[in-house]
Amino acid sequence: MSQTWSEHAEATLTAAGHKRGGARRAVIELLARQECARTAQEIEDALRQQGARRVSRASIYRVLDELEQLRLVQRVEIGQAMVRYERVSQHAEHHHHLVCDECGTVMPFSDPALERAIQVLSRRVPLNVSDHEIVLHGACRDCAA
Amino acid sequence: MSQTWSEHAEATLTAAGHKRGGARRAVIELLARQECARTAQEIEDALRQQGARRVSRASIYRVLDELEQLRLVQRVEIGQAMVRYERVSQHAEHHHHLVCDECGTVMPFSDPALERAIQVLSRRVPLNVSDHEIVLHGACRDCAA
DNA sequence: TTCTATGCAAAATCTTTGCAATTAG
DNA sequence: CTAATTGCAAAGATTTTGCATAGAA
Repeated sequence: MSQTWSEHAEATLTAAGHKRGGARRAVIELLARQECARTAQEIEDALRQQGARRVSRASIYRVLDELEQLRLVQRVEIGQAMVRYERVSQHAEHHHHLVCDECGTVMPFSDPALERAIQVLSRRVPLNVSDHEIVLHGACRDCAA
Repeated sequence: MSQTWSEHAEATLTAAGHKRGGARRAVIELLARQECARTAQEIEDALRQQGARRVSRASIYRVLDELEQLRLVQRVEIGQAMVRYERVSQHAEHHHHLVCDECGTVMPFSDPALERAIQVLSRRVPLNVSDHEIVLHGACRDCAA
């Protein structure tokens, strides 16, 4: 699969009957460049700073909502009041998050052993598990120093 | 340790220089009886229905905040817009959460293997890990039926 | 009496909606 | 031309704060 996430997103949107708007494209291209989850606020600020097209807050939320419904992005709730969003990779680069409670920095991490434990556990639980989220809280290198 | 959580909480508050208010006692006693995490809204409603003393929303938030700072309760963010709070047990009955995305029900669960995986992982990560949170999403028995 | 606790109402945030104007196909 | 997209402003929802009063020690 040589398609980038942006291309995949645009294609999926078109297939779902959406037209191509400038605001949405700007949000998609920004998300494509992000390493990890971002808040709507961060997205708006980033777009403004990068001199990209200005996109209203309302549009950002609407775009994120559409993308979420098509499973192109996922919400990530990391105990920080604001909801964060990040793109869902086609290449199953499933990951979770490290959150520094001092400075608020969010970093991704992944761990096969942890995923296996989750897999096994999922069968024993009174829930038809479809997804999971793991967050480790603590102090990052900079803040712990 | 034969002290109940309520007693422990009251004692800790006193030690921290707090006086005993009726609103706070009502919130503490309610939390003591909860199996799992509750929102401020649920706490307010529960207090009203149980004919207990009426407690203003502002006080509920203030009390929860004080309790959190003293590590008597912890915030649990489960991807549902509202923050939830639950008491921190003295007996290390550490647990995590199952969330039904259909009806919103939240249930507790615990798994030693998962905890071990987290322990091991915590050493390898660029964060001084102090806490972690795991949420499994899916459909509960009732909703999956 | 003195300092904390509480309620009420206003403020602050984050997010969603209504509506009119714009734009893609 | 028709329907989706967007911006703006207003509305919603949750949480926080200011201030005056009530209450504990």
